[in-house]
Amino acid sequence: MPELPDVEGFRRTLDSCGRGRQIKKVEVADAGVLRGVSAPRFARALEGRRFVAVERRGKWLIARVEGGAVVLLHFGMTGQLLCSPSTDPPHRHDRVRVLLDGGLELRYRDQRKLQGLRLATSQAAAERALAGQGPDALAVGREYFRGELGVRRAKVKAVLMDQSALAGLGNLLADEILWRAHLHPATAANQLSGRDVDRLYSTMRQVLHLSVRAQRVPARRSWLTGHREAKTLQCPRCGSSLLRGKFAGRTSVWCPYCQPER
DNA sequence: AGTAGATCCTGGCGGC
DNA sequence: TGCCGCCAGGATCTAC
Repeated sequence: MPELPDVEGFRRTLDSCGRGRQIKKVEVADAGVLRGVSAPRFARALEGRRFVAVERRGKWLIARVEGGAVVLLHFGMTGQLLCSPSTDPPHRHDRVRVLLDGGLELRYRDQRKLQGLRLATSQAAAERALAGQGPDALAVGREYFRGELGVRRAKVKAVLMDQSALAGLGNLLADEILWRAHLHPATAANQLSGRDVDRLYSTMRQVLHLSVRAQRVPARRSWLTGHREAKTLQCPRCGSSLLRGKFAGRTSVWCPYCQPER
């Protein structure tokens, strides 16, 4: 689930629910989601303090806490961040609960625990932890995008999903963007023409803006995403049968007519 | 440099 | 109904 648009939604949740409120208590139901930090140390760093700022970079959510600590959240494939009244019964996948002043709590809910929460003790440490992340896909300029794709021989889909090149795009977004830009996912990035790259860039921005507004990749009929789970896969644009295959280890869906191989 | 494969986890689904 | 393998919108590491 969580790609850039979803995480942007979680950022808003944390910002509106948590920022400025004092953290009363941190309850770790499953320490398996804490990375590089014990539950007691994690709780100690947060309790009694406030979240002072909330940012996002790619698929990472970054929450600054009074006193200099920074919480880094990644949602893997199944993670979510929710804001609920403390009286709501916990869900069995609520791994960490952050009880706030005023009766609300933040919940890190995750079925698969493929990623999790990290604690950086300073701004500098947080920067180091995110050093491998490229610029956010929404913040990246056309020139940078051209440069990055121009030098890569890998498949364009692999480059779009490479978080060190461009942070925030996942499998669904990559498929959607390539479908709308009429590009086959296995095309070598450096084989794309200047026009292709420009179209890809504009398409990426459009898809991201629409998705951020919906806080997810919208599964509408007019979007490729709305069709990938159907039994008979049909291109919403031309009606051709969609193809399904693996690139860069991930399932891809594409239209052989709209996105011819070259 | 690029990619396939295994790995970290859990759960839903289809097939037998 | 039960068991099994496969699959899932992520990321990292190893081996070619």
